[in-house]
Amino acid sequence: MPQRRRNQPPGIEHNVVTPELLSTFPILKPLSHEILSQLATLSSLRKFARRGIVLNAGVEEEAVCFLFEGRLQGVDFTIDGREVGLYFVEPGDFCGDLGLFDHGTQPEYVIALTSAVTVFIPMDSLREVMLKQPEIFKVLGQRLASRLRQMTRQRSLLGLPNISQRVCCQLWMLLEAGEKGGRSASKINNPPTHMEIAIMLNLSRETVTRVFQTLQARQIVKRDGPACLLINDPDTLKALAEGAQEL
Amino acid sequence: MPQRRRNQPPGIEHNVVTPELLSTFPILKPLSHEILSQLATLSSLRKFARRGIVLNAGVEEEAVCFLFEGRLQGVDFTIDGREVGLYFVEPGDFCGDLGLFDHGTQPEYVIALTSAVTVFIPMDSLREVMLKQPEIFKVLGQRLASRLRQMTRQRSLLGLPNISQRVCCQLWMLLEAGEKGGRSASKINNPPTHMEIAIMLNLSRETVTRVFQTLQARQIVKRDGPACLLINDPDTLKALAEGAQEL
DNA sequence: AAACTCGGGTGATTACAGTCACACGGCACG
DNA sequence: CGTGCCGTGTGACTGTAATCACCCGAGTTT
Repeated sequence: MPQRRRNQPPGIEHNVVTPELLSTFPILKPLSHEILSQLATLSSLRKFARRGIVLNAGVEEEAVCFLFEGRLQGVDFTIDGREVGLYFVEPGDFCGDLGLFDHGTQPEYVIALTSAVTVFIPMDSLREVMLKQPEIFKVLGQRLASRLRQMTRQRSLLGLPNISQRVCCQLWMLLEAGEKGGRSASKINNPPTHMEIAIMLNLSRETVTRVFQTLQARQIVKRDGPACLLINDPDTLKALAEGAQEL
Repeated sequence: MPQRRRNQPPGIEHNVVTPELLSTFPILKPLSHEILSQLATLSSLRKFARRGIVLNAGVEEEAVCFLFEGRLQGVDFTIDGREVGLYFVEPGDFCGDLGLFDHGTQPEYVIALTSAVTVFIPMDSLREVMLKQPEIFKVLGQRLASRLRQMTRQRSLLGLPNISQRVCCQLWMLLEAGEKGGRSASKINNPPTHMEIAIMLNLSRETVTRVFQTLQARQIVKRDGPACLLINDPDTLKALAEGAQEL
């Protein structure tokens, strides 16, 4: 497991959720200690192995899942069993929050891409908190909006007829997403596997591999171990993503 | 224009927005007359011709668009200019509401599929109202959630490798959407054109036409004038949509 | 009535991505 | 230590949907 934390917040070892643990999540931070304590007593710590099912589609999930460590992915399955990749969940983020708004069922599966540590907070208690704290409500609404934006972008990616452009575009988006730390690092940490990229882009794994082969041959990207993908030539990658250049 | 209203609410003829007009929209109905009056004075009535651009992508739209008459479609464009169909807006519904939550830019274009009559309510006034009226806030949140659900379903459609299945699935969803009136009418009113279906499903217009030809030959669907598509055999359509049967 | 556009319908051709089959190295695990 | 799995890499083959080119009829403008 890459980047294992050295100082684990209290609770992790004993499978107990503490208010301090909850307050490590940005969205919960503004909450008072009392509320956090109350939520903590109701919450549960759950660990998942790779490929474990975190949230089930189609059922009315009774809890929102906060990711503490590892990486999750929202996936759907077509009627004929094909996997469809929707989004990633990184530590500090959460998923399964749709039911907070409309009491509906979870629309997609969430699975663990690596082994993961999560905190499950009961949906109804969280909903209560959110209705009482407009601040939280607002932030949750913002999150929802940003997911909608992200889905829209991803959808327009799928419209691209040129396959390598699609892959480059996706790489570019991953690069942008990784840059949230501030400086524009020309690398993607823990890049998705070819298979994971493939299902996000409606491609076959082999096709993704072949595009990567070309990109590597042209020195545009370079593998740096399994946990890092170096982007040697971001400009060319961008040009390819925008269709200004053919691969 | 099909189904033109006989009794137009006051205001339409003079391009003036009245509180009564606003209250015809389900989401605004619960609002008090004072608030509606205030909103009405700030709002504007706008008409669009077919193919007119209702909302622009990428800009921070300053108003939410409520559709009174006609039909709109949310579309995006890929980098290479290809059109991508996202969703439809029917009378009584609205669009451009994302900015209410996060002050962000409009993610996609909205265009008029038919000539349309809309009411534009300034984003900031509506946001104020929404923050003061938790009831409205809640409903808006629900709407957002349901759009996210709908996008997820649509996305999983695109994952289907079998093209006719994709088309049938889309038809099935349109059928379900049209059934909101209660009884299960086996027809789709004002069905999208082949082109419109094509851009929603990442297909070419010709391919959609060919699938329709087969469906008609097999008596599964039947055109009933340009404004209606009869579904003769919903069971078979469903089977095709679910992949239980090959076309 | 001609001149449009627009939605729909069809055939021939072809590029190209999916599929299948297999190979290989790394790594976890008993 | 072998065994197996997983992620990746590659070739051969093939199905199939995009593309292009054209046609038709119905409305509309002029």
